[in-house]
Amino acid sequence: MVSNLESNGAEDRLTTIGLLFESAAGLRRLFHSQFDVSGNVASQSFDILIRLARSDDGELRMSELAAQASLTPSGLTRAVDRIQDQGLVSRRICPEDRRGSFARLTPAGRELMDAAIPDHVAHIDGILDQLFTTEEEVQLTAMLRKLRDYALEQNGTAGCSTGDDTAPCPGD
Amino acid sequence: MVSNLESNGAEDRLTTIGLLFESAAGLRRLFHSQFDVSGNVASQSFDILIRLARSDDGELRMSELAAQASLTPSGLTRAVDRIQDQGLVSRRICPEDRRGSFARLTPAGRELMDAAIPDHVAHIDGILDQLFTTEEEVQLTAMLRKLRDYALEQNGTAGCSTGDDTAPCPGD
DNA sequence: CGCATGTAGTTGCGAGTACAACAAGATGTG
DNA sequence: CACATCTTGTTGTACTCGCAACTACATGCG
Repeated sequence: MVSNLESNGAEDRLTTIGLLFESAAGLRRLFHSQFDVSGNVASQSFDILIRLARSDDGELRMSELAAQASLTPSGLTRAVDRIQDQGLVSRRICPEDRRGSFARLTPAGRELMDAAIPDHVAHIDGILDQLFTTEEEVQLTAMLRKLRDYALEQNGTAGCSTGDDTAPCPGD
Repeated sequence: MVSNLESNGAEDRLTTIGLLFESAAGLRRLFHSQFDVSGNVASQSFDILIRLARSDDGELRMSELAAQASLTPSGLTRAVDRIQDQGLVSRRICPEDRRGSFARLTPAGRELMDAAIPDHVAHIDGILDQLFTTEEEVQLTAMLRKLRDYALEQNGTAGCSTGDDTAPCPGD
């Protein structure tokens, strides 16, 4: 409406930030419609499941999972509840610290993800191949990582700050 | 967890997509805490208000606003209801098409935004100056625009597809 | 050991959102 | 003009999330 200057340096950084939100929201919906078809998992559930599937033993601590999924502990508890009701994950109490628990993929969950992830990856491949060169993609990833790390840092969520590689997943 | 290879070409595109979601979520929270201080507007409300403030006459059609804010018509109706209760916007029935209506900034709303936007812009300037060169910023904006347009297109929300410049705002 | 403090998850509650159904107006055709 | 159909926005309902309060366990200090 107002911004006729394409993104130059000083003008519309509001636009840049806005595009970040819009592209994330847009892709979220895009993936969402995908998932509802190939299974009965909501996009948020898929986001959690994919992180579990990519983790070492198919299980992660609740707190770790919450951080990765950008959810509060409360939100994650409910999310895992729902997926558990579907029989795709189970909880396992941590032996060394009995306060904590792991969310763990069940065989059914593993099976579902083994079937769903290739489609999802292919979908993403299709998008990125179409839109970006390899070099652009590398740059984009690096810049997004900077943004994420900065935000995490500023939000005080120390967590996995600068430069580390907590395998942000993609899920929905 | 699994991805030790920094973003190369073929490996972890899941990571790239994940970073997109995480950076958006992180910045959202970051801005959220900002807004709650400087006013009493929730971040979602701010997102809507800033788009109105940047529009031509401080008013936009409901449907247009919904598209810009990544909300469904339903969600926007409620959102505008809330802001209206705060006295920051009003509804104006469209004379040419009496089904439709405009959301319009009230003087109080205009005043609030005149005060709040500079802070918001300064905040964004601080982030982008710190993280990116001017050239990187241009590239980032261009790439995000591609992503957004692609997602809009695929989502069937025809709307303002490829290459046009609908002044995506930033709000939260 | 006994108690204060910190941490991991869970639950009550309020707020925000999407989906489906709907009301009201616009548009096209006979 | 009358009627079918589309479009714009609103409302009922159900779901998801975050915040604050809470339980259960762990840790540190006397």
